[in-house]
Amino acid sequence: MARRAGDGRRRSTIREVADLAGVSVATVSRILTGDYPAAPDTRKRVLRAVEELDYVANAHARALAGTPAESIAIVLNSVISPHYAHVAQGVEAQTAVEGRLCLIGTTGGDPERELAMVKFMRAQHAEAVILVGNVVADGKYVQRMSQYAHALAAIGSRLVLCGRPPLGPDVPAVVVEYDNTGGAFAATSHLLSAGHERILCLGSRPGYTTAEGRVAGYRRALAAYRVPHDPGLEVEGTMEWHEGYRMMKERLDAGPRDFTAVFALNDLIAGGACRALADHGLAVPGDVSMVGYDDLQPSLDLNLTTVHLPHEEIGRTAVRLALEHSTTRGAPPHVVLSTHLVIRDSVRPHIS
Amino acid sequence: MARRAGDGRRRSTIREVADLAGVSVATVSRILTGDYPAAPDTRKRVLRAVEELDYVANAHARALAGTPAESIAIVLNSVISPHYAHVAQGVEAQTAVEGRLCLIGTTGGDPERELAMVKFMRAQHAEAVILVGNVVADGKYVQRMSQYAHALAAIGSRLVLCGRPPLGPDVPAVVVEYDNTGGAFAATSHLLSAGHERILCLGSRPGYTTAEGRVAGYRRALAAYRVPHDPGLEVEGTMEWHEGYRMMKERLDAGPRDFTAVFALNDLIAGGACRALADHGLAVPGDVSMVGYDDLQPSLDLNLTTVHLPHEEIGRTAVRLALEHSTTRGAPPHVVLSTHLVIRDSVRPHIS
DNA sequence: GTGATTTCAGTAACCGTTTCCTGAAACAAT
DNA sequence: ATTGTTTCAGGAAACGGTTACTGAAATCAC
Repeated sequence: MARRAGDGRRRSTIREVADLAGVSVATVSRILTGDYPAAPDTRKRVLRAVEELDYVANAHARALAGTPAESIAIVLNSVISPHYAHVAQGVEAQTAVEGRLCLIGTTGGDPERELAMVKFMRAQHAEAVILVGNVVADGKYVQRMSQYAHALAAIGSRLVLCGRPPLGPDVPAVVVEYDNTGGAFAATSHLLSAGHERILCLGSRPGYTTAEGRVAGYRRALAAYRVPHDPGLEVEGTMEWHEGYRMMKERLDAGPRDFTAVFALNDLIAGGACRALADHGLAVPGDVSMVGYDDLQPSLDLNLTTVHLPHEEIGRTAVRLALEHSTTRGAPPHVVLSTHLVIRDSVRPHIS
Repeated sequence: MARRAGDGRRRSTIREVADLAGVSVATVSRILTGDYPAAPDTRKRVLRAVEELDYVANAHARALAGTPAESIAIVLNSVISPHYAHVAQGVEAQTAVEGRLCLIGTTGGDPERELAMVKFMRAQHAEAVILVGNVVADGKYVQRMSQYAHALAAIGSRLVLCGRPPLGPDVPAVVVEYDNTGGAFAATSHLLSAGHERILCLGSRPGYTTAEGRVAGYRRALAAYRVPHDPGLEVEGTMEWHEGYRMMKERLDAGPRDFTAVFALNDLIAGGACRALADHGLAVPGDVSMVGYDDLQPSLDLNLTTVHLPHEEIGRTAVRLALEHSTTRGAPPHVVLSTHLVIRDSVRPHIS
């Protein structure tokens, strides 16, 4: 009777396979890795031994011996944010397609942990480290990223920035962005063309690149429509449901409503804002029009007109570019993925 | 002037550090890894050299040389499902706390890819492989899992099943479940105690353990309240938004409404069902009462009464148990995490 | 039947660490 | 001054693979 797989106490090595098959380790290795012209009989014996011992080659030993790393690392703030989750999914999918392993790490937005993660991934010899997410792009940030990029480049790996601004011409980092300003311009224009002029902008946050880009689009649209820009309509907050709720609630509690439409910087904010409006007896779109950003789960439940982002495509593109760029010498690619408006039913014309 | 980090073309090795510091590699290794009683001067020179060369030890070589693996693998259907995302977040968080690295892989629900993933993770010497998610638990499944469990156990790793049923007493797998039946019982009871008797159950799916557990709780509650069980009220579908929409739409299109309340097997289904109801001019909770399951994002937007699951806690517990169990010999642990109902505003009393 | 060529498989060096074992100073005790 | 302890650091053998090089047998051309 054949030994049951896994009976052995210890992991089986290539040596044991070789002994069982009656060949040398070199032969086993060659048969398993490449297309080696082995005698049919030998090959059969080796494969049988592998089967018998349930042998799986030690990835560490293999990596040490020269076989390229075959792993891609993704580092993000958090996995539970739907946007990041989609990006992660895209990365994982493409990684699998390319036959690589996907390492994942989260930072909670802490630069300290980000540094630790990059180091960790470097130690793992990841072929690429993909950093995704909104960030404060100050001088210290740029310096830190440049250091990462150079350190990774030095060992033949590379840094990919996903949804973050580029660092400069001489920093070896691939950049995959999406057009925040363009999307926000489209969203705001949609409200403006429906006759709205007092448009509340929820989720502004100076310093954070994503928010800044979207606010810029909002302002540009106002300017294009020659509607005066009232800074009082831009409300600061993070991109979370509860913040959306808070911002809207505080606004409504503070005094008479001075807006007819809302541009939420993402769908979560939109969701929270909708709830706060409902609490005050205001309906969307009956009383207030609303546009969101991201086209994620909440927008289905809310029937929200929103800006669609190619979330998974971003992740896939990041992996693809990183791997392509590893072969071609030259300036690292920088792509900007475009967005488009998805019309549902959260905007009504405003009759002034 | 100090060399800029990353100037070197090749990754620096421990040998280069040793040479630069004027000591042997053994000394560098000892200073870097453990608490070695080195002469203060020596230690300083080594640390300076490390700094200078921006040296990071090769994790593969380190793993080969005996240092334990220090990585935990999580394998799931998809990262974009909010529930899985939360579990993944919990796993990642706990993994980081324990100073380990987190490997991630998705299967898209394909057993073939699951097998490949487990093999992959085994090759990486993951300390534990955490399998999470709903699954068809037939004989073939049990056999496959047993094989995984034994293969992993043989190399000192272990299998953790998360949200999946246990396999049997002699299979070395840690199990972390949550109480599907209990939660569904509570949810359904809530509706029953509000006077509802015709309760639509959306998302049943024979064979799938999670769905089956929840449906079982639904039925048990009906029995407890001595309400006749009408199989026609159980609608089959997967746990997605669009399926929720489809199920409800088809039901409403088919004829007069024959239910007053809905128990959705998860929040996504609830969301889709709400939209379909709204399309037919029916309001929740005005016309129809609804209870969901999961307490994820949609339930905030919908103001949905739902069953709360300790999503992240599940992931954290999985990692904790796996690591604890690695030291203690004995039967692998099996824990069942409990759930509780979160009351919001999607249920109204039914006056018959 | 001999020499040239091809086929297949073994030997051994190497990848970058860790760690056991050993040994040289330095210091303390007699 | 000699011996016995420490204290610190080096040499070298693993760890489990890959691969260049080498060589023996088998095939072929003549």
